[in-house]
Amino acid sequence: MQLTLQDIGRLAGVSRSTVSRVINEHASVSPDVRARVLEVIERTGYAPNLAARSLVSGKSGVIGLVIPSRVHSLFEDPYFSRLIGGISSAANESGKTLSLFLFQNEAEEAALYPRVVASRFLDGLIITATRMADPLVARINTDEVPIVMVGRPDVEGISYVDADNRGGGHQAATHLADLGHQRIGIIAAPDNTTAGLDRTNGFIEGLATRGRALHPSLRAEGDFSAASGYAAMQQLIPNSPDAVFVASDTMAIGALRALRERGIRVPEDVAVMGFDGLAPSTATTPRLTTMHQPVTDTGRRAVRVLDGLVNGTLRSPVTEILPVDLVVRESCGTSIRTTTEAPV
Amino acid sequence: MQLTLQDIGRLAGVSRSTVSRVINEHASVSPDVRARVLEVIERTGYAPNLAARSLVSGKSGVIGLVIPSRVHSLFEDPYFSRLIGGISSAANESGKTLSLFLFQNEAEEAALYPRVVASRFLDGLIITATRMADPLVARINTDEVPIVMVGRPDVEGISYVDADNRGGGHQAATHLADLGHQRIGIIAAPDNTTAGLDRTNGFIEGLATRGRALHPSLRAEGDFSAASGYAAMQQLIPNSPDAVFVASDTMAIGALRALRERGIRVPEDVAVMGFDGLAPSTATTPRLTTMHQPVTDTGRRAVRVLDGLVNGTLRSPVTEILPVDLVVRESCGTSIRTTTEAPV
DNA sequence: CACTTGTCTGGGAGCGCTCCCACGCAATAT
DNA sequence: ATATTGCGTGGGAGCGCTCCCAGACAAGTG
Repeated sequence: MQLTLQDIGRLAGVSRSTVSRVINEHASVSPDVRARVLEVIERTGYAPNLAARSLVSGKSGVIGLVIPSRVHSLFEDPYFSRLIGGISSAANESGKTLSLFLFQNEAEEAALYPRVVASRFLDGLIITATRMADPLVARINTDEVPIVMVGRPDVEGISYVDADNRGGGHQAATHLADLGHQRIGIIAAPDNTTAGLDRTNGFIEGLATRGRALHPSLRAEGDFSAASGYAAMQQLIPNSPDAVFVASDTMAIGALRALRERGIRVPEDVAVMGFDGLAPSTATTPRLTTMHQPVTDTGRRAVRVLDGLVNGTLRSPVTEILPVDLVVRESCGTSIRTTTEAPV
Repeated sequence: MQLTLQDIGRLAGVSRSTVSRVINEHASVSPDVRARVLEVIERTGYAPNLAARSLVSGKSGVIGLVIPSRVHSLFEDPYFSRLIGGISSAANESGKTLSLFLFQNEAEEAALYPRVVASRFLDGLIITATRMADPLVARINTDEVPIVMVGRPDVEGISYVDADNRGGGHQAATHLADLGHQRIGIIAAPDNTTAGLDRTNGFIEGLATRGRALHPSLRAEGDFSAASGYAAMQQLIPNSPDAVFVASDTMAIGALRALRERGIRVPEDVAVMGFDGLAPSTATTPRLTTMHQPVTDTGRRAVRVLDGLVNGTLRSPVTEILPVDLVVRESCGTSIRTTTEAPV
């Protein structure tokens, strides 16, 4: 049996309005009445019906996390687990409920709009970055639902939270160059993702500050998966790099495997550097030197920004770029030490 | 601007009741009126307000997935990613919305009940198995919200979907024994999880069918993490097993690392067998022979059972045990081949 | 003493929907 | 011809809540 405000009021000898005032802390309730009402609520375990509340208030207290179909790496990359963790914990803190929308195909994606956006089920949406020119983003953005993207979108006017991918690529390049490596290559992430693009561009810029250019034969591309990193490294090996910046740890794991299978030693023969700095980067042999990005915090910030957008304290577009930092381990042959071991 | 039934009715020249009948397919609407209404809905992109609908129907169309605080392995084990994937896809198919509840501590857990259960926000709950005698389960079960657990709970009367952990342990044992191994050990999963318990018991039973017993010195325990598998294998090495069944692939990855560091060859010196059969088991060197469990399907089934419980076609408790199967790769020294390569 | 001011409380209205009942009208039975 | 059935439709009621307005009463003011 579902209790109502009316019931609580009856039990406490007041009207439903007064109970509502107590629950919503609208002051102007005398202390003794308030205490009596709270006692009844406590005793009965009453909780307001959310549907009724959101029907009148127009707010549901639910935020949606959308992970579009293109993100096939979900099941391989710990990035998403961390991101979800961060978002979830921030949502808990601010009393929001998190709804998860994972899409396997475009049809499911298309159904999102009527089902949860137009129906006012969601107060706001967090969308993980996807390939550029995603139709999903274009479709949703036109409406009045607040949106925050995780990862820089390729269009203007949308709020987003992102790691400093460009700065990270830059730092990776200078680290490898300053270690004395000569033939520095890259296994890039896809050019049709802003993260991939930014890391690559940052890397090229970083090399430039050391008077180097990226030789085309030392550039390969993967799709964030370990298998693609493996293949990309195989492609690079004949061109004998002495250091390779891999744009994600997961790909770096594949790359290390390719090197190991050819009997090429890391870091003695080739230095390998990753990007992400999550748990798997510590489980390789040798452990990966990598650019650590604060994924959990990215998720938390996204919730915070979205909250601000929803309640009107923030005005879109909001942009937040979180710093990444160099974590030196053994895969590059450490001769300098920039930071002590960072948390995973 | 939010459109209402009234608006659609006005545009189509009918009453809100008729529009409602069209939307809910309550028949007894003349074909031409139905067509006119559908045309207006299509043109305006109208979608019914979910809050209003669930206020009157008492159903929200939202199911919750609860992953309790104890599950620290969330961010390391791909099990949860797959599970979420399966649940999400089944939820999409049946038009349900999935809400995710990840808890970092008991306080957040305790807040679940009033916020989403008592408030009628959820139609039902899927709870991932946790340690035995979990207070969360005890607290929630008393109420009328339908619940399905993923993984066998340690109490009776709760519906659940689980993999055949016991059968899998059994099969692992006979596989290793039939390969001719003599000193067969185990790195068990925690005894206070039913999955761990069932795998261990099945393993011991399997050994028994081959006239073997598990020697206590060849038994170690981990907590599902790679680090714990690493430590457990270090503990086992002095007792020179010639085969070890590791109760999860993630732990097996740690175990392999421990062996590699000691220069112990797999499978020549020690056979290693895992459990789970997800992606990481194919990325090791050598690739893991393992018991594959259908995680995605487990999630899908859980949704299906929950749906049945919610709409009354099923009566609690429902139990479903999904088969696991042996995937032979290189980590045990293959001399028999039970099944061809299984999907990850 | 009437009058204003302020605090606290109760009840009406309405959020958008579904359900139910009643009504109009055509088709069939008496 | 009137009485009965039936289908298709419109409108009232109400889900549980919040907001707003008005009333009750106590306290302060002239």
